[in-house]
Parts: sequence; C-alpha cells; structure tokens
Amino acid sequence: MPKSDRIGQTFGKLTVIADHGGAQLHCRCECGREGIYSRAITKPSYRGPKACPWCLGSPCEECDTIIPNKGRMPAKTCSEACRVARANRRERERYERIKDTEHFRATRAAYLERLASLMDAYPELAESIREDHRRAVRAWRERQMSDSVLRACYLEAHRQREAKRLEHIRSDPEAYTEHLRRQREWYHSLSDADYHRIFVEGREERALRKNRRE
DNA sequence: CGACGTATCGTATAGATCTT
DNA sequence: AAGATCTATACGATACGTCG
Repeated sequence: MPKSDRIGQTFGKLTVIADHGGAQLHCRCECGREGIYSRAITKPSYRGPKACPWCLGSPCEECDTIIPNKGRMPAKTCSEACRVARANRRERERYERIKDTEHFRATRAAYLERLASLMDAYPELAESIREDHRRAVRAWRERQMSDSVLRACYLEAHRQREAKRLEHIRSDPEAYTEHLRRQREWYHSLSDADYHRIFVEGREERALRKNRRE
C-alpha cells in the first residue's frame, strides 16, 4: 500500500494532511494546530501521545495559560514572571504554616541576634544597614504620597491605632499623668525662637489660611 | 496666654514578603 | 530554608487647634 494513502486518516486527535513518504507526517490536530509527527503514530503498537503539545499541555499554576507539553516533566509556570510569582506565593503559604511555630521563632530570633552582634562589632556596617532602611522607608512614603488610595488606607489604619493608644493612655491614670507631664515639659523646654515660630507665626499663618478658605 | 487634647512625624522594631 | 529586603506597627517627640 503506498504511503501517501495516510492522507486524511486520523490517529487520536491528529489527522494527516501531507505525506511525502518519509519517516514523518504533516498532521493537523483537532484544535487546528499543524505540526510534524513521527510515522510511528500510525502503528497499532504505538502507545505514545496522539495530539499536539498544546492539547497535551497543562495550565500554568499562576495564570492558567496552557503550557505546551515537551515530552518531559511539564513546567509549572509559563514564564519567568509566573515562576517568580509562584515561588513567592508558595513562600507566603509556607510562612503562614510556620510563623507561629517555636522552631521558626527561634530561628528568626537567632538570625536577628547574629545581625545585632555584627552591627555592634562593625559600626560602618550598622550605619549602612540603617541607611538602607531609611531609604526603603522614604521610598515607601513616596509611593504612598503618589497613590491616594494607598495613602488613605495607611492614614485610616494609623488613626485607628492612635485612637486605641490614646484610649489606653487615658484608661491608666498613671500613664495619663506621665503623658501630660512630658507634654508640659516639652512645652516649657521650647526656646523663645521655637515658641515664636510655632505659636505666633504658626497661628498667624493658620489664621490666614482659614480666612482664604472662607 | 498657657495648657490640654489630638494629629502627625520620625525612628526602631516586629512582621511579612521576596530572593538566593 | 536562610538571609535580605520591604512594610506595618509602636511609641516618643513634635505640631497645632481649641478652650478656659
């Protein structure tokens, strides 16, 4: 039987659309994708896949995009971005599982202790770490200031925390007295220049602003 | 005017997330 | 999993509106 007779025949999801008599066949999959496949798919003893890599593929764990099957262990993700996202998600899940365990707390405390003793021993290292942190906080603030939703969320959370704190201070007479004492102390420690700036110029400016608004 | 009450800021630390 | 980095929280200091 001439080999070209394979044209039009279907094997699994693959239909032969061109047969030049060689070891390979040009096929179209049910999904419409065309490709070159081994003539082995026509043999009754063939046990391998009879579909295109996309129909045999699996969805990306992050975005569900189908990852074509390459005949080996399928990838979990479709791209570098999804690989990173998956790693981060899995790490977050791990953190949720372990964060309250004794072992995690101990490991974490040991790390922080090592870091602290390094910072004690090397003041320059300590300063560079603090500077890094200040830079990160500044960046975080700037991000907040340019994103009104983020800023509003932060301020709302902040207000709630402060309200709780003040409530706590007021509920404890000793703490409240101490709070007022510190405030008076600050007030009386002001230099004449600072006093003038805050309570004289400040008041005038605020009054002006108020007038402009009205 | 001085003092109080509360809002906001700055920084250290705790906690969460990302990278290696 | 460890270590690095980023973000949230705590808290004292400061700023400012308001009241007696």
